[in-house]
Amino acid sequence: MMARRSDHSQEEIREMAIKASRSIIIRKGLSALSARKIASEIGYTPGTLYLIFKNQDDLILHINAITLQDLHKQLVSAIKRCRKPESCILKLGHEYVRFAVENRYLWNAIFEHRLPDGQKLPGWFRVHIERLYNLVEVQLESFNNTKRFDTHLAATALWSGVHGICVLGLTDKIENSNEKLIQSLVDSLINNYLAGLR
Amino acid sequence: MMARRSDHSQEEIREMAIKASRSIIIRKGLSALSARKIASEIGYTPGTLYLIFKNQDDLILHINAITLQDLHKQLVSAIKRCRKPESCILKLGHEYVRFAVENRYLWNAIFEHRLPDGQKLPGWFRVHIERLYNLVEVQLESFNNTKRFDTHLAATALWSGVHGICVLGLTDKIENSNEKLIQSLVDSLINNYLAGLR
DNA sequence: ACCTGAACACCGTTCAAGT
DNA sequence: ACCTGAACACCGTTCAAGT
Repeated sequence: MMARRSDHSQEEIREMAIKASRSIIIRKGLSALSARKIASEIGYTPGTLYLIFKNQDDLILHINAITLQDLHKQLVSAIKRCRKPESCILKLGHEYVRFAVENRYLWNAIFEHRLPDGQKLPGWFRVHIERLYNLVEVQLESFNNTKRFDTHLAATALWSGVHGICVLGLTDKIENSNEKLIQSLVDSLINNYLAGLR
Repeated sequence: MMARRSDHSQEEIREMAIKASRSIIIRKGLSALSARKIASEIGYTPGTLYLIFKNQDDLILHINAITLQDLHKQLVSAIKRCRKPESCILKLGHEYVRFAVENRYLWNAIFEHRLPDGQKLPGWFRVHIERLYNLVEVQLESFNNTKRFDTHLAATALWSGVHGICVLGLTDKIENSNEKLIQSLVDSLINNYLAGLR
């Protein structure tokens, strides 16, 4: 049994590879992922993966895109019953923390992964990031404020800030960090930022 | 020429190893660092490094501690002539961004590096992080406010937020990111957070 | 006592060769 | 056409052996 197996279509192998990769990341983290492990889990050899993905970075970007989609979905459904933009943004922050904690390794993989040197993120990937910022921006637009302000800038600043708290909290860089403390920090950041915006 | 060279003391080898490591990180980033490269740059074999450092994580933590010390020094000198806490905190934010941009790879190494699984950061390392948060906390304590608030929580939230903007800005996760934009985002976060705190 | 050199168990990626 | 298997150029880490 060598070469030309056609047990599965390329599309099937692709899905098997992504599924196996996600499972490895969930269990052991991104650093435990390797082409050899993925291949052995799906019953193919490492070389096969390079017929389907450009390289490991390409594969990881596709996995991270799925995680970003899942996150987006969770965030959207979390604010379904929200009325005031303030409480919407707070809910978004809470849900972001909850998702990161619950899917720690998948979420971590998004930010642990770095493209080589000056390589830019591909546009199809960046779209997934922008959709997240957009959830906040939409709320800021309907924010009942007297002053004019740049909602895009504000959404980027606030949401990056929330993310920063999450990263440092979940990578042991904040003392005695736990989900409850992280939530308090996020609350503090959002509440005061929004109050300042008024 | 094998074994028992004693060309250098252990202390000298240690310093040579750290110097060489920093130079590799500055030139090529943390991912280009390897025991074999460090060893070859200082004229020893990889095994020698394990007489001096527990493992690669230990070595990287020592390098990152130096970077955190440098950063702390820069921040302290940046606010020497500051009077009002508001402008102090803004200056701290600016200087943080400037340092991260100027020392991109060294700064990145601090956050790119992850200890395995559930391993906690050693206390001697965490001290360096806390000293940074403390710079902000001190300013918040002398903040001219009527309301009472938890200055430790506020310092952690605000500074983690500033850091988040930096990370996303410098890892291409914010659109059209450049130093000027990052500074505007940091300004926005600090100004509005402080205004909200009042 | 100090350091080496080789070994072990891994990597990502490529590509000639097999079916 | 599809996939393999082996190769290339790397890893971190350990430790018997040499001086």
